[in-house]
Amino acid sequence: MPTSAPPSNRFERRRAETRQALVRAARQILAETGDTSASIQAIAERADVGFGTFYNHFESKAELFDAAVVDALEEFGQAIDERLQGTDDPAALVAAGVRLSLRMVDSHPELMQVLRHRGLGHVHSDRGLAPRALRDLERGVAAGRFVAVDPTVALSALGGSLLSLVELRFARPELDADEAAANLAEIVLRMLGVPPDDARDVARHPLPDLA
Amino acid sequence: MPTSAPPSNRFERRRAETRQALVRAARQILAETGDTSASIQAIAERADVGFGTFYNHFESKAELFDAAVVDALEEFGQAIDERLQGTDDPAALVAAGVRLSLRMVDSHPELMQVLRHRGLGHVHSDRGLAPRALRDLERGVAAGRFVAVDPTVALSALGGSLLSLVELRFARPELDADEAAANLAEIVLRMLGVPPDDARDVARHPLPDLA
DNA sequence: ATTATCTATAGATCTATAGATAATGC
DNA sequence: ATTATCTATAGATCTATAGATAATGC
Repeated sequence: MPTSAPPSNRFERRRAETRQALVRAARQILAETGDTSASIQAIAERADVGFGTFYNHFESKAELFDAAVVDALEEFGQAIDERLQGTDDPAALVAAGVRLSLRMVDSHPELMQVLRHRGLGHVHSDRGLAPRALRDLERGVAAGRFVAVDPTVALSALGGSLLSLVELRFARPELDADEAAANLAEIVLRMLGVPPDDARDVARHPLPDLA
Repeated sequence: MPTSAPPSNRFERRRAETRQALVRAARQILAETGDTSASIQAIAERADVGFGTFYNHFESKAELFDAAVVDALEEFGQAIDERLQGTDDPAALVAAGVRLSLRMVDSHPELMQVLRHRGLGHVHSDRGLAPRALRDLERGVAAGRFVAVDPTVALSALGGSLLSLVELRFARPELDADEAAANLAEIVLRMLGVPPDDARDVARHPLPDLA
């Protein structure tokens, strides 16, 4: 786990690698079908790991798949966070978050497929992007950039809208994703009380490059 | 199937009943865990139907669970539709749709659990509530009640926001659902370009009673 | 010496089908 | 006569564990 203490010796590093191989396999399976009925045998084979090893790391398939979602969530949060380092304006943060997320459907399809299939249950998670989005929403309200809204409801709307558009993008690849994302960013900002002209503008600002 | 021709003779009626028993069982399972790994044996038992009978109606579990989602979707669409018969104003329709849907988490938990777990993939379905919502959105734009937005993106935002709040309500039963639903309705209307004061007002209108 | 990993396997469970039975249509 | 349903079952698959092997820590 990247968040806890880094593995000190080779033993722990190997163990972490094995675990991560299982998590990666689970992510792949989640991304491909969203269906978790693959056998532990198949998962272990895909991870290139002995069958019994599974039980050394997880007690059940559900536990593994949960870990896989958390793993994807963290990666997602970090990827977006990196690209939003320099941005301060809460409105710009929200708009860029939406647009970058949708771009990741093309650039990180495996990751986004996992969120597509499991993201809805994590819109209010205390991991990944959710706590940061919540913070930006509250900050925007405090700064008068957004009108006062229940932050929990606003986070629901933001997260749900985004996931729904991600779903749409996967289901209809012919969709102009950038255009749709800008449109969603615009109406989300309007939802948060940003004046319409302003919302239209901010939603179409050039996206920040990699930091 | 309620949409196709009604079963004419007893044979077909019995057959339809058996099929529906399987669908009901699948809905229950989807609602309880969202997990589709229950054995066909267990499903047949729950439906109080012989084991081999399953294969008489469905070729695979996936097919059954898909049918179960469609079934729930239709029931949902009809339930909301009934209660919105007399309403004409697109803004009022959207607001009441959101609020009634959230009430159904308490009044129809099984139904809403199915949507919680499988709804995201059906936000743009041509079954259930989606086509009607799309029509209301387009009508609202045509009538100048909403500002022009890409209806597909607006539908994504509407459906995703709603599902996200449904999820939140299930995850945190202590949430004041009516209050949250009114808040969501308000910001969704603002998103669609309804003037803020108007949005606040419409989102808190008394809900229509059963027709 | 300890611990992760691997292979092999017993026992349970699951799927799909075959063949018997019961109910209905004509 | 036809067709849905049921029961029984063969064969496949899956889970969880036991015991052997290999790699590292101290």
